[in-house]
Amino acid sequence: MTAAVAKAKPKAKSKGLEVPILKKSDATRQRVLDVTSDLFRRNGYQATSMRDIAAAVGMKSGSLYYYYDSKEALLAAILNDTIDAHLAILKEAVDNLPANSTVRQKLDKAFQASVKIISDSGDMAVASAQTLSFLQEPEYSEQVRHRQAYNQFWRDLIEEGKRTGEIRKDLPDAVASMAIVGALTFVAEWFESDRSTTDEVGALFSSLFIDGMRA
Amino acid sequence: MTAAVAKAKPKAKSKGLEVPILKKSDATRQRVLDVTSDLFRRNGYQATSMRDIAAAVGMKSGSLYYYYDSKEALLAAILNDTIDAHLAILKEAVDNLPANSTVRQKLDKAFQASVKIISDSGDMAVASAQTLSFLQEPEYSEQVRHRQAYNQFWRDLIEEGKRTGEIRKDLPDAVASMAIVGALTFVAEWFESDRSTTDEVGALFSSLFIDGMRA
DNA sequence: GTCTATAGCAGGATAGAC
DNA sequence: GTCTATCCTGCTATAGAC
Repeated sequence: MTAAVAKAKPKAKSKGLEVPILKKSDATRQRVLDVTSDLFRRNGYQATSMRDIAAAVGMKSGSLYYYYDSKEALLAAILNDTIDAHLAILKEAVDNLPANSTVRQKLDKAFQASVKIISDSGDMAVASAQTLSFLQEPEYSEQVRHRQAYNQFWRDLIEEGKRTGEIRKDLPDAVASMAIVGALTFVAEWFESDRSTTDEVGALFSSLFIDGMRA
Repeated sequence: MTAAVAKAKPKAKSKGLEVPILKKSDATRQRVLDVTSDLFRRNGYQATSMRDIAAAVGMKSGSLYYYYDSKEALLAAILNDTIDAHLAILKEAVDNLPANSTVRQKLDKAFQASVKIISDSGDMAVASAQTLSFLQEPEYSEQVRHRQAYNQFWRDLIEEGKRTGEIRKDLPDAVASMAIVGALTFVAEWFESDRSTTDEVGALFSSLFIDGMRA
């Protein structure tokens, strides 16, 4: 989302009144991104050809290159978008809690939000170490940083819980945060909306890990 | 491991004393399997070419087909081997506990064993839904069954814990087992032996989930 | 902006020599 | 058992018409 918008040149028509800048090109670029994200998630990066993407969007493969320079650029854009948006939502959800909220409440909120994003958008499934490795520098390192920021979010909450006494002090937060991120990542692979709701899953994850880490 | 051995014809030399059946062909076949498993895990199935595998084994790509009919056959063999062996070890570890062991003790043992296998062999990382989808029938369905058996192992332990009163009855075991399997699967992606031992990670996982599920 | 056509390359698999 | 040589297919990406 953000990447596409950021790239749009903010040049308005040279004459006449200001109109919402929403050129057809931008809308299509976003469609390409959404469709591609879905295919990468379901079939993997390598197993998805530019022809597959073009067919799903409803155009021919050559036309894709009008929007993105390469398949790799498409991947980078998707990874940027999804992880950024995901982390932003988590942070906002936690920040919007009352100032005197407990870490338990923050974790609860974060689990709910994260499970919801992953279940709805299938986010994260694209971001395995294997998929990341298709990127070249500097995109690769940038993505690694984004991933670390996501992991750090959970680590920070754990550390905060140790300070408030809600989480036991001997818990290795590097490992515990990986357990959390692993369980969350996997949700994209098994979640089926007809078997359980994201709220149910979020609530269970929340209780599972919070009780498991409790002092 | 098992697949290769199972396929070896049990024909001994027609004359002379019995010798350990360990033909060069079998040893090489096993080497191919090990090397390929490692490459698939690190780089993914699609990103690994038969030429890559051959080079890593120390032969030319054409020679690989003496051992396996196709790249897909190689994948099926690996998936069979790793999941079967993994589950067998888990079951044995739990079955060998004293008859009056608690579910807590069983879970503890299972976590320790599972983390160790995954950390040492990188097992599971190959077995994502994406990778599985490269198999055709009947191999695909067979693999899905194997995966389900693995998941069921954890589910069974959880259900047993409910019966003994060690695990709270309102815990949805389908979701809880997925949280466990997800966290375990992810270990293959972040574990580094110079930062923590498999025993440490196993112990943490064990305490995390056991406390999290406790009644 | 989208198309057709195609260059250029890499991958899986096979055949047959040794 | 391993090699060389090669077929065939499918892929990414480009060029230029419309």
